[in-house]
Amino acid sequence: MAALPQSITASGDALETALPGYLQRLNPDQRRAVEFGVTPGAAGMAGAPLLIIAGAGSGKTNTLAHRVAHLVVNGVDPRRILLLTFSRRAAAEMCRRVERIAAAALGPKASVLSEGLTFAGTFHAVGARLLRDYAAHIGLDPAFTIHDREDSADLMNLVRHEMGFSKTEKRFPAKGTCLSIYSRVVNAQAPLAAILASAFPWSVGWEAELKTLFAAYVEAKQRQNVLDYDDLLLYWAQMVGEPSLAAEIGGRFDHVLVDEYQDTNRLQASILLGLKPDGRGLAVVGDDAQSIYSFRAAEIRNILDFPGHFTPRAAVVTLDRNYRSTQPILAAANAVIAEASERYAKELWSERASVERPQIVTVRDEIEQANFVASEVLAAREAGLALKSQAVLFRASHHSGPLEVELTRRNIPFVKFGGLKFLDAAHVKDVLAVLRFAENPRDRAAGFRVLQLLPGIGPASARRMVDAVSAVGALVPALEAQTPPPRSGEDWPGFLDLLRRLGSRAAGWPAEIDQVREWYGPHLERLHEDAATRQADLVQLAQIATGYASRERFLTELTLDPPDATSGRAADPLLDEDYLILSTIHSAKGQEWKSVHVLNVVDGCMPSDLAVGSAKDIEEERRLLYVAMTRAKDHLHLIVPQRFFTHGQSSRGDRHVYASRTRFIPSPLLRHFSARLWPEPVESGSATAPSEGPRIDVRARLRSMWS
DNA sequence: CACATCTAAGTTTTT
DNA sequence: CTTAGATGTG
Repeated sequence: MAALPQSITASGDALETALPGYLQRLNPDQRRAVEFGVTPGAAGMAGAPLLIIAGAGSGKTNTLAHRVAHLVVNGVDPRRILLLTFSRRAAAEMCRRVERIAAAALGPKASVLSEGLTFAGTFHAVGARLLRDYAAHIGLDPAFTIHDREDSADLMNLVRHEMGFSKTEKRFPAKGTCLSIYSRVVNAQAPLAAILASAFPWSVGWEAELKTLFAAYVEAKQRQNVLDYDDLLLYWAQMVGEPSLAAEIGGRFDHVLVDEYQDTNRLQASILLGLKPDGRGLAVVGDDAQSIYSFRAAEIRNILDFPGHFTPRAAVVTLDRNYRSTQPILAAANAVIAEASERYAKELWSERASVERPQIVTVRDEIEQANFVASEVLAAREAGLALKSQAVLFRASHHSGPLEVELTRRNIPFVKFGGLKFLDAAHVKDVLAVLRFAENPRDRAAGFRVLQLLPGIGPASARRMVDAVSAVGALVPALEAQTPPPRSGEDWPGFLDLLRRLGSRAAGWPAEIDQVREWYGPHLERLHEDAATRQADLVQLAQIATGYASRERFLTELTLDPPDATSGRAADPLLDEDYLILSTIHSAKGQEWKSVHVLNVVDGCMPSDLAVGSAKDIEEERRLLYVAMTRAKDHLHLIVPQRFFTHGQSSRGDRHVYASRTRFIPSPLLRHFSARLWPEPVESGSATAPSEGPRIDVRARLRSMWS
């Protein structure tokens, strides 16, 4: 018996020295996750399914990247690896790391990687690619264009009007709500009635009407040869629901790896099962404690039930060593998530000792909150912490409003992630719509928008014209046959000329976008007062366009992976410039900073009072706070403003409500935090000048006596 | 039929 | 505070 441990040690040591360097840097659990099911020298022989439960900061991305690199080093063709990530940013980061690790291991041979991971991206982006490849097999025109959420809502609205639902006696759900309901039904793969009852109780009475509306919406999309986000998954799922196609497509990939599996929905799970019915070669990574996308029909049961889907069951590896945060930050985060009802039990641990507990900072209101954060961020920078290693996180995009004002006032550069996108701006959508209309003349939403840019053309004329285009099937000939309304007289020939040039593709890409900008310039001047700033956005759009190979790819990929940051700086972003990160908690997923400030840690914001419908909703809000807290490496501040000014009053009004600390940190948990009041109270008698304590707006109070 | 002006509603998180 | 719908005018 004594020989046994010794022999293990001996062979272990022998293995250790034989191991490539990149495996030596991993801890035992990570290495198990990397090596599981990989037989050296047997490329293409995929092993049993694997679930990696990777806690926050446990080196998840690194482990996944090592697994991919390990596969490649062992002879797997990178083009036969399918890597599904949550965002394109995550995919790009993964490719970068894989390349680095593999290059170190393979040396000059790493050039096999130059073609790299050709199938790495979001479910939606990969779906779009496969659909263009297999369009012929499933009766789809490969020239389809993709509608983003707003386009989809517009189309839904058009159908809603045509069916007379905008004139019902009782209010019919608005276009956005209709689309949300539809999307939810598709992604959750559940009956309409069930979705209405669970998520849209105020619309239950409209079930029959919604059903006919959705049927008409689907027909409209098909006539126009457009796909919405959900279609990319839906068509893909249908495709792999057909055994012969499933075998062909699944056979293209030896390994399928999925990141952030806790945020996939049932439709995505069905795609995976279609691709790899027996689970061989399938490896998914996630953390049930960080599931925060149920509004997108993410199904936490996907990850909880994953092992049982297969016989034999999938192997499970748990990574619970945290390399990111100090022990006190982790203790506080653990305490918050420990109150959750159901999860894979794991307690993260860290060796990073510190005496600094996370702070709960009480401030008077949102204005003081902005002041506090700005002061604190500057102080930290003076102490040697670059702005880029600090972040401010919040539940809803607009929570950062007052802070953005304060940062601008103090000349602190920042970049904001989440919330309103560059692409949502009207002028950007206009330019994109012109390109989309040229690409796919049947895309009515695009045509409808473009035509109304011309003076004298409103909804009625635009509809008549897109109808004509659909009937004729060709853009320019159909429009040439139209008599333009008198007032559009001067602009009409120029418009047709532009479409002709775009149709001929003579200028090539990206010159075409300049042609559109040139044509659009005068219209921009006419339609918007702040034409100059909007023009600057279009210059940026043209800049972005140079990064894409063709018009089709530009339109597709921009819709699927929109640039997700808006800049708070006037000048062009320079890569080496230092700036503070502002981000919604959702967009902060997977990232880390040395110092993190979380805004509005009060009931009503966290949990959001729009999300306290069910116990499930509240559990998700708890996980949201957990995600925010676990982004911090060294310093964590949770800020609690005591009162909020209500909206809908003049800027100097005094109407406000009082807020209290979030319910997710009840009193027993306070021992994990240090309490702080800001501004710090001034000791009485120590100051002769008026103190900096709370200021009151006497004039506002006097006014409010009469309002 | 297009367009200006007014009024009344809704307001999270994202591919 | 923003946007969708209603109403009125050219």
